[in-house]
Amino acid sequence: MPRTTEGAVGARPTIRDIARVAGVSKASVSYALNDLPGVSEETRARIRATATELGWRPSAAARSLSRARAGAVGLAVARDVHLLEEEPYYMRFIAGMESVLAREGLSLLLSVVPDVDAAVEVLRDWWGERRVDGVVLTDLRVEDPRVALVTELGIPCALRAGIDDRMPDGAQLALSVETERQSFVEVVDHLVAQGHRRLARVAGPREFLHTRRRDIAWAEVTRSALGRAAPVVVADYTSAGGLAATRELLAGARPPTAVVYDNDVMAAAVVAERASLGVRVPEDLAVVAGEDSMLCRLASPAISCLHRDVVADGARSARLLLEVVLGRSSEVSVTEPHRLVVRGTTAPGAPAAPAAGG
Amino acid sequence: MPRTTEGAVGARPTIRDIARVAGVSKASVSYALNDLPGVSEETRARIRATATELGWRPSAAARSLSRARAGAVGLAVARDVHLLEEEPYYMRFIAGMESVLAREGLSLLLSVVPDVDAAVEVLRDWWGERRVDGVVLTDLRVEDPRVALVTELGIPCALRAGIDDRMPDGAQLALSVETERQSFVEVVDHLVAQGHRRLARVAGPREFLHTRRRDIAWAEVTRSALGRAAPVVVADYTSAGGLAATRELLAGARPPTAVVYDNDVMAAAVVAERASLGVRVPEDLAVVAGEDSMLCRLASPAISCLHRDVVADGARSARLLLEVVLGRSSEVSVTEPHRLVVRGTTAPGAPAAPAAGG
DNA sequence: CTGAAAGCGCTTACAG
DNA sequence: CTGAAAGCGCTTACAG
Repeated sequence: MPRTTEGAVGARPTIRDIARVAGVSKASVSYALNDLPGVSEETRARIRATATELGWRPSAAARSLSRARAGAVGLAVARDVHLLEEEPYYMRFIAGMESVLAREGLSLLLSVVPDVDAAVEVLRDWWGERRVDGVVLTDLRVEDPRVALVTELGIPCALRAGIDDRMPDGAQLALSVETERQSFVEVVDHLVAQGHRRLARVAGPREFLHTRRRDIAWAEVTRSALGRAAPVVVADYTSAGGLAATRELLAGARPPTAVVYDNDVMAAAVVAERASLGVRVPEDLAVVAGEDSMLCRLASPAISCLHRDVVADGARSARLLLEVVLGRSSEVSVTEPHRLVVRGTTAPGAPAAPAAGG
Repeated sequence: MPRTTEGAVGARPTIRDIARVAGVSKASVSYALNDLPGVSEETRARIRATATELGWRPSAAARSLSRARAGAVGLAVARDVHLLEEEPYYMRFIAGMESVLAREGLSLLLSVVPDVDAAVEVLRDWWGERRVDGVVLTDLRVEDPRVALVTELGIPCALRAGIDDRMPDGAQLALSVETERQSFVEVVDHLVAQGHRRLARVAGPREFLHTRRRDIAWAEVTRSALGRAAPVVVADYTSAGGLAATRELLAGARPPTAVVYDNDVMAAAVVAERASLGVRVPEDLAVVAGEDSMLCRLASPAISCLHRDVVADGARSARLLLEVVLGRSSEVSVTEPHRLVVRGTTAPGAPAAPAAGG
């Protein structure tokens, strides 16, 4: 093995070094290394060998400057840090994105900020400073200022939305189309088949676009199955909020025998506190969580839920974003619906919960 | 308000535009906008006003190229995606990092890959392409190839390690010093005070440096408290692994009355499956989790654990990294130890678990 | 097929 | 205090 200069700390070679060593011009090096025509195969091979030998890597900044492309995309998560604790979701979503981005040599910029206004500032910085070629938005709010921003600035963007959610025209948007209806049909069918007639739902905050979609889908599906729309109480995704909403429902004139929760934390809190709520699960109250997690799997009884492939969702979002950034084809993709996973909280015949304290 | 050109999609102004509008040279613009001497206050004010009016932001690529600094740091998480699902940890760590980085105008590059070898490749790319000025490493392994890499290439790096963990000389390392001993002293004291004499620990994989530190600390602390080192069974952080290890311990000649788990998932699995394990918690078996999470809080009984401020850890790591990158002072910081949080799995007097099924 | 040259948007000595 | 110029490391027409 020839001795390389690679070991010298901080001494990173440039195409200039390669050109000198290989005895060609910088331009030829660039052509050779980018697989462009303009160099003979022999020269190309020599240049490639030299580049490898020197341990050359393209400078992202230089490339970005001359190509007018950042070589990176951004994900600005807008969520309070206390709710994040309850969100194993994102790392898997990011792992999915990564699997697509890595193939294209793109980096991922991540920002975690408490609210959408802070996220708007981050996006404005990223775009203004040309740090990203596009962004992925999650947890869309109703009238989301981030959507207004990416539209105004023309930032390529991937997001998940319902087919009926109105998105601004002219924006560089790639949509993953979500459908909550199909998921609710599965859930409601399952519960009705078990004899439930008094259903209810504990929703997440109304500021989220997906909450609004679920509101509409829930009303339609329950009306269709039961003759009238089943009630909804709004909560805030926290265990305290989920418990309060459940108490409210149970204290009503027609207490539900089955409740569907918009996330896993609220459902898990209710299952954990079933004694203080004065119900048996699932005998008195069936419970379904809107998201799957360890929380659902390790609860006693384990919690029936709507499960989705989060890694695949991340990969899809990244793929869609790249299509917009690179000006490719489609730009709309239909997300796979949540899949109902039946566990102990809706199946009386399922393994019984361990006896308390023994 | 004067009409700006900001609205024109894609038309992002440069210092050249500012120079033209303000009637000065590009150099003056640069000096003015970077708060450097060389321009009169009057000119500086005019240039600033023009920059604001045009909606100018510095091009990260151009700045990076001329300053030879990326303006970003990287975090390469090396963990299997299935274990990630059980890791709400990282998003909070990142939020903590962000709070420090944002102040300095630095971006965060994130990569989530399955193992350390893949992480090494990511780091090599980031550094070779000058995408980052430094990196934060987490979940250090024994003989971690990432540490070898950052040493070899001279990459500024922040990581958490024990005071006895040998780190290579000459590296640009900023250390957060961890001590597991103090945490174990608290746990063991607590358990012994409740009459426990037969303790055991279910450890995480031995490949992790922190597992090795815990092994040493556990042996010392239990020997000191009980006269001999309490047993350890190695598991893999998963619920199945935690259950298997616990079965092994319970089937032994001297089954433990209290078990300390290296993470939350294994502890939660054991609490959930206590019936099938044939024990009451905490009467027959006290349980302590090595990390806090919703899983611990929502278990029945709620799980006693070692709790830490993950957001603060993230902020500390970012701060230390910046010191190395900017060539500032210290570079060593002592991490706050985990704090013991006593809940139902170690306190017989605590609120009883809800009765099974109601 | 090959090379000299301009340009991307900044920074920074260096003369005036 | 101010401006012309070179340079950071690439890409890309444009002549040879």
